Amino acid sequence: MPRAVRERQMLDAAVRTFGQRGYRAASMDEIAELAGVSKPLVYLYLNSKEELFSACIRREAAALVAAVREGASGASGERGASGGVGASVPAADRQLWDGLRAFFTHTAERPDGWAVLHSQARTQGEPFAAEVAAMREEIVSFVTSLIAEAARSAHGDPSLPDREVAGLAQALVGAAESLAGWANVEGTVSAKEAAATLMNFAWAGLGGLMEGRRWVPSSPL
Amino acid sequence: MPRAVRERQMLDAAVRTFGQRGYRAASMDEIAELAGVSKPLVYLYLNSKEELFSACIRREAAALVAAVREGASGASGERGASGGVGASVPAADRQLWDGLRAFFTHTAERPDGWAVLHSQARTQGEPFAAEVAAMREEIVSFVTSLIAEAARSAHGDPSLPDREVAGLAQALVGAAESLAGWANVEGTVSAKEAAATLMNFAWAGLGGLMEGRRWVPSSPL
Amino acid sequence: MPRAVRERQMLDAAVRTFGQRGYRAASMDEIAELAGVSKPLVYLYLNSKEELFSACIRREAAALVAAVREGASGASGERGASGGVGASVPAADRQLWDGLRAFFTHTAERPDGWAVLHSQARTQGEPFAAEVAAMREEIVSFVTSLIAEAARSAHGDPSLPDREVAGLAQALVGAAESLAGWANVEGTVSAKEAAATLMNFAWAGLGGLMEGRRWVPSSPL
Amino acid sequence: MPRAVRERQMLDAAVRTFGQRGYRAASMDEIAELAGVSKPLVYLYLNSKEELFSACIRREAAALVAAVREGASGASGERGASGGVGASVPAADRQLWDGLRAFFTHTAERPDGWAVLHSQARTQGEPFAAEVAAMREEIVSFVTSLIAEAARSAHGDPSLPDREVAGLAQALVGAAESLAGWANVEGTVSAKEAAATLMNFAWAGLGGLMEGRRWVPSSPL
DNA sequence: CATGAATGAGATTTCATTCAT
DNA sequence: TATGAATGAAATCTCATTCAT
Repeated sequence: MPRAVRERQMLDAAVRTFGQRGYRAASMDEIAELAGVSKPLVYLYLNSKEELFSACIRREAAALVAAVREGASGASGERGASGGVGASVPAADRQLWDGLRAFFTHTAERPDGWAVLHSQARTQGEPFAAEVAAMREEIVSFVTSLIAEAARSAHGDPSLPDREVAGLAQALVGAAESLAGWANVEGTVSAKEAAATLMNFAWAGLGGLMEGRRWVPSSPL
Repeated sequence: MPRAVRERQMLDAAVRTFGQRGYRAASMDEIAELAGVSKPLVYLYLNSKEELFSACIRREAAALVAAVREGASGASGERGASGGVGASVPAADRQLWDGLRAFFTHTAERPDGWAVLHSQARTQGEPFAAEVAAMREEIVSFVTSLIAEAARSAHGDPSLPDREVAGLAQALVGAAESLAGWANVEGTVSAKEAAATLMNFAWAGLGGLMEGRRWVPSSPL
Repeated sequence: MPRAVRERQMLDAAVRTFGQRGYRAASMDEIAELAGVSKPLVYLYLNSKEELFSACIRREAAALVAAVREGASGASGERGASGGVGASVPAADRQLWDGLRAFFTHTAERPDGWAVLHSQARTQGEPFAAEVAAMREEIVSFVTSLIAEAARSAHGDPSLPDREVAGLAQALVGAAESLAGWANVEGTVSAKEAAATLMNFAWAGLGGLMEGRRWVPSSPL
Repeated sequence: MPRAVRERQMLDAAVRTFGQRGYRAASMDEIAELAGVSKPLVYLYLNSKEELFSACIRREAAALVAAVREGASGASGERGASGGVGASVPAADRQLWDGLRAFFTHTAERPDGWAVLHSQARTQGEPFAAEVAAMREEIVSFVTSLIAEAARSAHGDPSLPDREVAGLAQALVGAAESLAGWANVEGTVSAKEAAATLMNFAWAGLGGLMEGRRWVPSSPL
């Protein structure tokens, strides 16, 4: 059996085990058995538990980012609120919507992969937390650009300050992460529902903010 | 040294260790040493690693809920957007604002306690996840009632459907959780800033939603 | 509370715990709690686990030997097979019968004490095995003398060789020990039944042996 | 080194350690060292202290039963008291005699194995006591059938009641167990002597009982 | 390429035992 | 006299990791 195939089997087994048991509680024995190979082979291909975990993180992070990007740039042809620009790239709001849907669909389809990224990697200290933080940053800045673009094209001229847009992106991504884990566990919320909820808030909030609807404490401090 | 004092020392050490290392990676040896006692004493007072972790969860959850409630009902005397009612309970928007500030302040002051609740307890399976889920539910329903109240008093009659309010509360809490961990790690965002960002979104989103600003995909599927 | 009373409470608790759990599995904590005193007091009175166990063995051994001797010399007034001699000491066969009954009654009444002697002390190596072996030796020689006496008076002149009598005593005691544990566990055999069974064998065997009924291999190895 | 060999080494070491120290006092460290392997290997092959102890009991019980059966059906060619039947199966009395000799020889050769069965397993509560009780039952019923057969063929027609035969078998086995431990400890009694003593009692008692020699207390109670 | 055999190090937990009061 | 507070030492068991083949 070619090396690439064996390696994928091992990563599949590792993602599943790490996702369900956690990094520390997962044992190399269990991973090897689930992969259907002997333990020394796992070490031959992936060197150590740490490197194996890192490989899982990288693979799952890449897959998630790819899914979101692919979803956002989907060739579905529909144009967003701003109307068609005549080109092949969808409008920003449509991209946001499709990206969110892709995100929830992907995390629902690969719950263990999502658990590895969101629950496990971030709680295991430095070698791992950094890798997933980088991926998160990539998504946040992607979302930031989409929101800025949507704001510009949908609500007329007076675009929002960068700081406000960045905050919205952070909150949106945070809420999405939170909803993803919740939806996977509960099983009651579909990917589409989750995406619709978030999109509504982003949209309503965006509109409100552009109209200057802000809350300030009636007395400072 | 009296038992109560020793017990608090142990819980302090345990929260710190669990928060930084994770449940599995934390060793009873390390906790005992950090507490300045011998390992058998930890077992004498707290029975097992599981019970010790549970005790940490309960203590930190109670402290967090107390901090938020206390913050929300603070006697700072200021009235919110609805105007002063002249009585002693603050307006709902003001409660929300103060509660958020209390939340971010508390989690910033006790990063390990927050890590125990948010990062560790939720990934260690059933005995623990349930305890923190209960606390979260308590906070979510509190926020839900505040939002409903704020919507009623701030924006005129046509109140939002319960479902929409519940969704906003979920998203708000989720975003707050996400921001809290982020702020603690990065250290660049103050509690007040984080609270302002979220409050603005909630407020702007609330207004937008009441005006019926929703996003619907221009073509289904 | 006077020291003697406290000490007896401790020994009661220790015998019960050692008898049910075994020497190693019994913990000083459990013994102290069962005795209703604090652990340091147990150490103050009885110094160590070893000494406590030794004290249990001594007390139970003395009680058992006393019970058997008292039973054998009972003032019940009946005379055995050899007829009354007109004095106050019962005939040997009657003593044997009463002693066996006393033995089974005593071990049934104090199962934990018997377990300490028979099951626990003998399996815990040298300091303890010797103490119970001494007691056993005392009983065996007592039984030996009774059998010799009974043989003399009941079956006419030609007394058995000492060696044969000693063997019978050993076998009788061994069978009695075996039956005692068995009766206590099963609960189906009364002390009187057990005594009757053994007495019958001893008696029938004694008679058979005096008539020269022995088994020899038809061809020596 | 192949697994089967290692496993036997471990069982040898375990039987020796359990037999000498007792179940609780024996440590896995000591067993592993005596077997010349590391502790994890013992766990890899035998899973736990409980299972290791069970394996010891099963092995030693099987060996003991096999030794007794083999001894009893030995092809030594000699016939017992009932005269030669001309066939290959020895007479019952001869089987009893040979079985007893085999029993004492075996227990003398494997004192630790016998200690595991007789002293240790029976005092360690249910998982273990049951296993050795089953073995004992097997031997008792074997002995019962031999005694019944011997009584029939050696002493004419009027066979003893089943109850009496069962009692004799119980007493014989109990006495044998008792003598075995005693002989092993003291070292003064040879297997042949022990077997002769018991066989004589069984034989003489059998004859006496068939002649109706029983002991009854001269006055009830 | 692949594995059966093996282990050093460290985890949780228990227990006999001792002070200071 | 009596105890609450505390611990050193050792138990069972697990796991990441490596050879020899």
